[in-house]
Amino acid sequence: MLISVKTEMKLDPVMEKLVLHWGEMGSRWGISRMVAQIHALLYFSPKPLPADEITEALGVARSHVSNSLKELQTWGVVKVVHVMDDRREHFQSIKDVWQLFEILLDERKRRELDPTLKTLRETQALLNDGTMTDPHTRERVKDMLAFFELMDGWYGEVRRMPLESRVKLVKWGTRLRGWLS
Amino acid sequence: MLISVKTEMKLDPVMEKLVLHWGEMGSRWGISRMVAQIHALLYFSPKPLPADEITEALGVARSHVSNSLKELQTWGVVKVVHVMDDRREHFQSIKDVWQLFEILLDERKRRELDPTLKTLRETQALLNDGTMTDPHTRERVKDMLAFFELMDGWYGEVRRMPLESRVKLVKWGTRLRGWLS
DNA sequence: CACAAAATCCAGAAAAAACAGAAATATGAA
DNA sequence: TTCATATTTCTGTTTTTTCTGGATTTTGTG
Repeated sequence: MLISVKTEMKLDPVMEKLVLHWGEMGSRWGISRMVAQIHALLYFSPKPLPADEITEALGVARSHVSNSLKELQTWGVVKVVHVMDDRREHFQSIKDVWQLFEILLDERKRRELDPTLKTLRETQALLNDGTMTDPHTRERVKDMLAFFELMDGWYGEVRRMPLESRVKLVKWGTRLRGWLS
Repeated sequence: MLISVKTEMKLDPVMEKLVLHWGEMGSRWGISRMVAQIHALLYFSPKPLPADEITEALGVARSHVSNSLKELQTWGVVKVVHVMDDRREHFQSIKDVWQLFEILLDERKRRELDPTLKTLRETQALLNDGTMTDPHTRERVKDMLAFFELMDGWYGEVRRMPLESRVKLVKWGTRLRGWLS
């Protein structure tokens, strides 16, 4: 992995560090580098930014910024804001960390779990229709499906809880341990 | 995304469906397609397979299979087994779903969370050393760091629990809700 | 030890993803 | 409505990742 700083950004060093890091992590988070960098910029920035300034700050093509912003808006983590005496659209990120990761997790579940759950269910149906498949394979499908169903159910359950409960769940790590035994 | 079935596999249709799906999901899971396909093959297969047969089943270069197997072994999800009267190494996947996802999650935490936690700590230190950074940015760093610390702690906590407790935690979705309020 | 089979390394080809820049379109103020 | 500015779409280029095939090394067997 190459860490290239093509045009050095004229940003607060702290900001720059964060933006670069977010960008590097992007690929690991299943997000393109640019999208991740823009999000970092908007999240940590004190004020909403117009596309131009993002282009300038990151030193990339205007069009690319446009596309990336659209993606962020689709996910709902970035909103359009209007600033007095400025015709341009300004963008700002959701600031609440919990809300942010809620969106992120939902998205990941949708992309990484749901399709597999679907496939496993289809496979299970196939097996019930009596294909000649090895018993061991059948067993593995059963196990895997059960696991995914369980996780899916749990996620739904936790997801429906009020935010405060979820916060408690995480903050009460130690108490949890006692309660479970 | 192109779904190419270059050489059709001579596999049980159920197996083929699973292998192809695993492959497609691989990229979303942060795993290369080949690695994911091989893992599916070994996980669902009734018996350990030698590299040759994997090569043949998936229709890819022998060397690539070798590299992918090495990666799977590094993670610890695939082990080498020896079969009587066969000089070749045979490979088999861990079969326990919980153990499997434990490894997977640990790996993802290591790659997706830990580096950011580190960066945020460094950033925090930088801020304490008195850089001229906007108060809003400082606040966002604080929030984000607090969130990551919390999650990191929680993961450690849950991770240290005995497996049965973790299973309970997931199975008791509904009870959990009551306990938290 | 020798030799054959298996496994791996490595350089480069192929495929996929990210990105640039110009052309086209849309938007709002006068 | 017109004009200037802001935004998006589209096509081609660059970069990154995945994969191939032969060369090399390792491993087990007689």
